[in-house]
Amino acid sequence: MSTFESLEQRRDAPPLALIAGPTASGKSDLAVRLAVALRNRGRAAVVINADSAQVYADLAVLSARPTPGEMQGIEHRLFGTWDGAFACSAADWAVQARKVIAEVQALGAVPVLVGGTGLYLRTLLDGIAPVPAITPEIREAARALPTAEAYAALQQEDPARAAVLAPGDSTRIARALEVIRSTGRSLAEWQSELAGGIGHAVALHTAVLLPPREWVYDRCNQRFAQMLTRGALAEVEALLARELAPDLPVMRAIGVPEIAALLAGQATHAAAEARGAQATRNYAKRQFTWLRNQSPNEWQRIETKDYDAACIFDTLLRQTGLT
RNA sequence: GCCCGGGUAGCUCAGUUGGUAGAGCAGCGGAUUGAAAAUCCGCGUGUCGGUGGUUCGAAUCCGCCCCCGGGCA
Repeated sequence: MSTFESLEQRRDAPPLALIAGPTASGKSDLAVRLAVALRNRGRAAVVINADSAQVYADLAVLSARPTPGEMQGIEHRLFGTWDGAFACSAADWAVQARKVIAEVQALGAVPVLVGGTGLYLRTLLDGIAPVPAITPEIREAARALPTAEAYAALQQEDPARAAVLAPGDSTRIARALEVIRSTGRSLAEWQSELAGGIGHAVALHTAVLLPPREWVYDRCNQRFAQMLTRGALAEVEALLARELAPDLPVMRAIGVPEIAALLAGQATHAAAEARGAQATRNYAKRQFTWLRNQSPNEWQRIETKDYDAACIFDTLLRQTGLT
């Protein structure tokens, strides 16, 4: 997976902090505390979003985007920068993240990546298959096919890829199909190459937050309830007024379908709250699995709920003090 | 007190003419290469309310008891 660089090679590489954790784990708060600690040592730090929902302008409340108060004067980048009318892919995000990281580093500041979207982080650090842009009509056609038909088509057109995918995995089947049709090359072949990763060029200081499950679930419940009293309904109302395509990521973000049902009178407030909280918990569980099994073993894992920024990023802070 | 309907997996419920029980959800585990807050895969022993009985065999039939709804008094 990610290439190990020797310590010597990394010695001169600019530091980059990375905080990954499930939803409602308090990672944004830890990021700000780290940035403040760095600032107190005379080193500027910029928090950079690595979450696939916080990226959208339309989702401030529902994506739990940090408020100005929570940011404590620390600069935050890539939060709410995409218009919900456009889907932000992992590669799209990585391109912007690379740019922002370079800018931050050019100023001598430490980029602090925070997020729960493992694929985004992996794409940024390891790179991703350099598949060219898909012809829009081909994409549309591939996604419009019923899963069973798409799978049958894939078995014909790209049997190797079809063999690895579950017949019900609609998203990946559509992706594989659009790639073979648009590029004439199997996704499996494309995936043998990785391009664009910056992991080799930075001195990574990591923290993977894996706090007690029950504690996280509890916070998921509380958080969704709070969102409802802090403007989530108005946010969804405004989003619905845009009449965007229902398959866009913004429209499928946790809470949007649930609150849309409430606004349409198809669900009670209590039901919408219960479903939203449930969806949040289900998501947190998937993140736990991803982070536990997909993040590199050398990334530091924190399994408590009391994060001590100074302790977790001890090395980074010490180095900063010296330079 | 009487009548009716229920009491089966954490929750909601299925269980055909009796052959010792199964779905969805939850929960847990896993996958994860351009929609990833997406998408998908796997995991079901539970005093079938209790207790007596009928039967080779009872969640299923019968008696009694307990509990929860609703109705009549």
